[in-house]
Amino acid sequence: MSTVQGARARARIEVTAAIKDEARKQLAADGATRLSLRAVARELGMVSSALYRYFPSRDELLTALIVDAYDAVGEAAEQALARQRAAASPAARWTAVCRAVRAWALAHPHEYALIYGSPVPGYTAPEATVGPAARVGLVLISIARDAHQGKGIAPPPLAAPLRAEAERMAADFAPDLPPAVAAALVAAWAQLFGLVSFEVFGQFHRVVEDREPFFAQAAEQLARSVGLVLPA
Amino acid sequence: MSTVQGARARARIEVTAAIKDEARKQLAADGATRLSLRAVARELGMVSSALYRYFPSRDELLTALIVDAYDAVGEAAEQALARQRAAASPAARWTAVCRAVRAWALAHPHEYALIYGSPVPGYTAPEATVGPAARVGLVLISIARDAHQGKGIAPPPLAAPLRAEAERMAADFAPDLPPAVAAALVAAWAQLFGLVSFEVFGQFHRVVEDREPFFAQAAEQLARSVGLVLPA
DNA sequence: TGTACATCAGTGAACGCGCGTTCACTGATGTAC
DNA sequence: TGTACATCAGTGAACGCGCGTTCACTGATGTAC
Repeated sequence: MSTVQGARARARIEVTAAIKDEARKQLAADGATRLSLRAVARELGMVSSALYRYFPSRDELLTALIVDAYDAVGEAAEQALARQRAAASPAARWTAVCRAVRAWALAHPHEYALIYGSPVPGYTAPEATVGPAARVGLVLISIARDAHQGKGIAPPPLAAPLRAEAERMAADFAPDLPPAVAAALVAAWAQLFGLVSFEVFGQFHRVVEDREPFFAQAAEQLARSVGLVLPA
Repeated sequence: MSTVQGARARARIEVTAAIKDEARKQLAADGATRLSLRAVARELGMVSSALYRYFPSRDELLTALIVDAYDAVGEAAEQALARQRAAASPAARWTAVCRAVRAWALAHPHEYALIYGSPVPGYTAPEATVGPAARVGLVLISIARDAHQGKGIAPPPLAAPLRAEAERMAADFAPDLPPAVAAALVAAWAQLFGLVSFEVFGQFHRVVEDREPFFAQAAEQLARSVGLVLPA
């Protein structure tokens, strides 16, 4: 264990990356269920059993890809937020993040499907995916938190039956926000991916043609639904 | 070709239904990609080649299941609307339909995944699925149309870049509605399935616990986003 | 600096499995005269 | 009503395929003394 790695350690890192890259390529070509260790090995000029030096099973390789995908879309969201100027309005930050998520999804449709599509049958996500999976949501929460500490936020109506659950949500992952905002954030989070999924999965085929402004408007409306657009 | 079918015709209908039922069962157990003609035949006590008397290929069987699923969720939505009293408010009808879609999805998660999850790799939906796929959307449109012809509707804001596309959408499938409402309807439609997909696909695990009131509130907010809740 | 040993990447063959689809066939059901 | 023929459901064997995973092995790289 040295900081300057030996040839073996370096090779291991490189081959692991090459396997994941090739697996991603096959994901993009055929989808997650068609991903096969043998095909990956074949393409890399290795024998299929050699992959077992790097991933103990097909499922472990899938998990690695899932974690990478969550991290990639999470990072896209975080960077979009970071690129906003300090003076940018909460709504502007919100839509910038939404756009970044959409752009990433359109650029990586199969990796998107891997994490936001139907669960892969027979595969159950291990705990390792929980953290990365939360990143986009955390970015959205942070925008609301900043707004709340700044010029304020306009909490949406909160129906009585949802009060208790909204308070629990707020306590769990946004203790400084009004419960109504916490609940609205979770709903908006799901709705954002509804918009993206419909576009990526083809449901907008022959329904929405000019998709950029359509999405921008919907994202803006989501910002309104969580109270980021203050009433005039 | 007689109205009173012979034994052969009747048997054909029954066996076709049995094949689809068994296929649905396997869908529920293993997901779409794991659906195999051989396994279906085995379970029905037939030889695998016999299925080819009923479906020319695995893809055709998949298509039949997809059409059935779209029809089932569409019918659930239509019936939920029909069950509403004439005096019910547009928002009440809207949330009733949303609830019906959610209930159907939770009761048939794999059929739901088949139509609203990641596309099945290597399978492209034929034209026959287009009509059934539109049914839920049409129900939502009809609610807005009724509201518009009744006490009216409160069109949401429409950003300038979206105007042309919104007008096209309105002309295409809701000529009697304001363009802003047409665009908002499409967005709400996608967002509804975002909420349902996150619940069905497990993204709400450890995030939303008391899901009924959460969903009800979100559906109500969607109604508001298309202008079904008139400002007081 | 050199040697003996341990670690590890990659090989190649094999196991057992399930799949979609084709094909020539048998025998029962339906139809025309 | 009976007979000859056509239609069709279902059989069973076979084709060629790809898969995940295991295992004993070779040979190169790294480590301890």
